Amino acid sequence: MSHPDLAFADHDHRRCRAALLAELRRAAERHGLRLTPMRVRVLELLAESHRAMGAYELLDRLAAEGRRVQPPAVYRALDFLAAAGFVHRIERLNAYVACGQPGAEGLEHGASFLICTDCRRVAELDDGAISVTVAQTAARRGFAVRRSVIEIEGRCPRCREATR
Amino acid sequence: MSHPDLAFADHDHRRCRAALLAELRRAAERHGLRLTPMRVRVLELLAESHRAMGAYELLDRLAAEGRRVQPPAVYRALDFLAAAGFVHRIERLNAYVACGQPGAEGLEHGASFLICTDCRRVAELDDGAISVTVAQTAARRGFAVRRSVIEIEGRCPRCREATR
DNA sequence: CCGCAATGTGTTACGATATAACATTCCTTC
DNA sequence: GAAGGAATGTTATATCGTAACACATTGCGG
Repeated sequence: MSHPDLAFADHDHRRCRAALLAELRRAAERHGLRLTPMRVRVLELLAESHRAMGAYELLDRLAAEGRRVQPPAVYRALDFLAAAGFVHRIERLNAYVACGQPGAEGLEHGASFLICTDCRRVAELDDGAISVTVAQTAARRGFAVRRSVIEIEGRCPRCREATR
Repeated sequence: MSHPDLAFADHDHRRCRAALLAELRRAAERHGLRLTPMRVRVLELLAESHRAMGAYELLDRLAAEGRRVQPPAVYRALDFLAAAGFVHRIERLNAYVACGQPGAEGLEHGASFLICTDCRRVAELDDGAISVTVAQTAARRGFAVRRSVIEIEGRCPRCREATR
């Protein structure tokens, strides 16, 4: 226990990106998904930071790379990636983040996130305790859960350390 | 246990409204808050339904009553009511809902909500189990929680019953 | 190889949500 | 009743997201 969350710890983002893209290619292979440059590039941009990025921020980056892109193009890429489980939407931020554990089943209906308000990085909680508690609580009320949004804002270990 | 959630059960909304307004007046008295017609009316509109309502939906209702209202007026009233703990924002819906237990401390930093996707009614969970689990999970990662958004979408008992 | 159908993208325009900035009014207090 | 702060009115605009339709690309069956 007590291992630092990958997303918050200092590490080489290129590895994350590479791993995530490899996973994406594998998934595409298996499920007959179409990997277009747009989709790949959007996931890369998200994977390079563990930050949540707004659609228009992605749009700006793509524009800076020379692509002339309109909002629908970005949203379509995000929709595709989200449906495939490689990107999550963070409701609280109206923003999007690359998935930490793509392919981890049982999380589709609602993973949990730690959002650092200082560095804006986002870590995904694989911890099942929360979803179990949520499911139990809802069930006790006769409520049938379809999806749950669990987004916890605060300060990550690194930013707390930095201020101390 | 197993008592139906008030918000989902059939009941007289006028009572909710009256109780909530009484509470608001008491709070205003105690803390020197200013209760203006705008603020009161917005809370009434929200309390009359247990549904989440968008700012522009509220705006339309107010307009229908003859008030000529611009968006900032509504948002300011909502901000005031939220700060006082009488209204919560539902991130998932970009909408607002009257608080079920105003004055209940320890929920300011993040209550939990059950959102019925059929009737769009929202119930507030006073259940502490979720927030405790969340706090523990975050603490284990060295994360300092400031606020948590917990919004569970699904179908409420009544709507499940209705379909059966 | 060719043409068709499906899928993805480009483009324009717009809808929905939210706020900045400044003028005005109202309310309290002295 | 004048001063000062709080609330509201008003205008304009920022930000986030999507509908609708034209065009391009891809993969496949003939």
